[in-house]
Amino acid sequence: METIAADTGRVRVRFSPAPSGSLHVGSARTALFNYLFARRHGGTFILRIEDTDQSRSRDEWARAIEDALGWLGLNYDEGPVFQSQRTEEYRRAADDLLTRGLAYECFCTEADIKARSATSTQPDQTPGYDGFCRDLTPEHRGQAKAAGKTASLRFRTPDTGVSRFTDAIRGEVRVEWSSIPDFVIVRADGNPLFYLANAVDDLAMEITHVIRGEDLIDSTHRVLVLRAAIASTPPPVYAHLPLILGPDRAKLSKRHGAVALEEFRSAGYLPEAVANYLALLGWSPKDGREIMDLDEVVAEFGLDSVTHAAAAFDHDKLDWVNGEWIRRLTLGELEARIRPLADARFGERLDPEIFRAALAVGQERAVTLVELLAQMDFLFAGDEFSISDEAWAKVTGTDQVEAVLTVVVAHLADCEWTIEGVDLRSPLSEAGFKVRKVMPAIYACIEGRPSGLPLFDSLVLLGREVAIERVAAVQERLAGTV
RNA sequence: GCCCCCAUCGUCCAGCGGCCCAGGACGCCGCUCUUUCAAGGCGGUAACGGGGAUUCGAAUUCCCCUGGGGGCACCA
Repeated sequence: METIAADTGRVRVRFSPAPSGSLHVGSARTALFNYLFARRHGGTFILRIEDTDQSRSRDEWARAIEDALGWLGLNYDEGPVFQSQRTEEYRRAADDLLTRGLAYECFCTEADIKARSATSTQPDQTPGYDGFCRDLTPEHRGQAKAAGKTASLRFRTPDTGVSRFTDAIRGEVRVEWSSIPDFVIVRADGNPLFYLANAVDDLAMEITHVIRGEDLIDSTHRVLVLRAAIASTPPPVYAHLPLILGPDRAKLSKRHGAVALEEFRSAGYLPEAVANYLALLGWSPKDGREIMDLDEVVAEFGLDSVTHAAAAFDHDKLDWVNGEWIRRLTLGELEARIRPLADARFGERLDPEIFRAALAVGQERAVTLVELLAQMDFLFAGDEFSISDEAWAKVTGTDQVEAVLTVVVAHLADCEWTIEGVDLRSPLSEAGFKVRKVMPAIYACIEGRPSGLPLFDSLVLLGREVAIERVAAVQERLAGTV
């Protein structure tokens, strides 16, 4: 039977995560590439939740994954399809395979298998299954069941020959069947396993291209042989993406910092930037552009230009991309994006007017939204304003600070309260101070940190009264110290 | 242990037999701009893992080694 997909040549891809945790950047990249491919070819992008393992799956994780995809801007056209609701489909396929002798009941427990391999004459052999129940007679099976044993279902893999498939980005991949043991397709409790559900669903959903991580490359042979046993429909094209490693080229983990998409979000990264960076990890446009939005990437995306080697996640480069994106937003867009984070950080103390103005001066220097907010702490800290040790060192490390601050207070007390009026350069140099030398100390008094928003803009936003108070507080502290 | 995939600057990529004593980006280092720190501008540092083979000619093709990653679950 020809499928609609085959008839029209329509591309249908799916992102199929297991809801056993929030969306990991590696999975996000896989989702992204599926999305890009679908959009590039006017195809359909489907979300399928692979939750056949009851013990590891949780609804809240499925929701978290959907949220993360939405945040990234990867909207799907179909789904989510939950495999846990399609158990009957898998069971029917499994029964058929059993009936046809392509699969068999296995009564071995994990402990049985482990025990046998431990006493094997050839220790350290392949950790897989040894085929113990492969040719059990009906009598044996009857005895096992009578003894109360439950059976899992194993697929009988070929003993000889080679399994091969052509990977869209790696070319032909081949492996000897002898290295692939009979594998379980239905658990003893009746629930299907990944291989089965995967084969059945890709068939049922008429998936044309399977784009996933390279960690699944070896499982392809199993899914393919299973699929062929279930139906004669031509298999989809497989494309295995290079994995994303940590900066040290080891498996990317929490140890390397943020790994869940949600963490990047709360750390102040823009979805455009994360998607942009992820697209560049393993792919690049012909002209070498770096900063691109999703549509621009879609316009040029192709599996043939995907890299083969695993890539190390580079936080520095992500930071740069994020900064570029922050600068690309209009002030209004930036404000809309950062507002939730700002409310969480400053609450009632946030003054919308001042906030917007501060945003304007901070936009051109920010790396992340959170970092941008941190630069505004001095504006909305209220009574909790304090000077960091690092900043205080700038104060005490400046020659004649007291005299400098006296000049500062004098000027701030009766200058015009505008960017120009608040300019301390003239009064300072007229008093004989080197502006560049003395600036850090003044900066520290006002903003409490060694770096951040430009001083004169900051003074204007802070207001004359508070500004003078802060300098005065430092003068008192210095007097008390001396 | 066995199997699979991969291999260009510190990192991400370009390169698909001559245009390459290898190009771009991040980082890093200078310089510049400058009211702190950034951002910006300019410049610099830095790589084809090793050995064979094919060829008039290899970063580019083939083989071996080495190295890195992944897999070998009643996880996906």
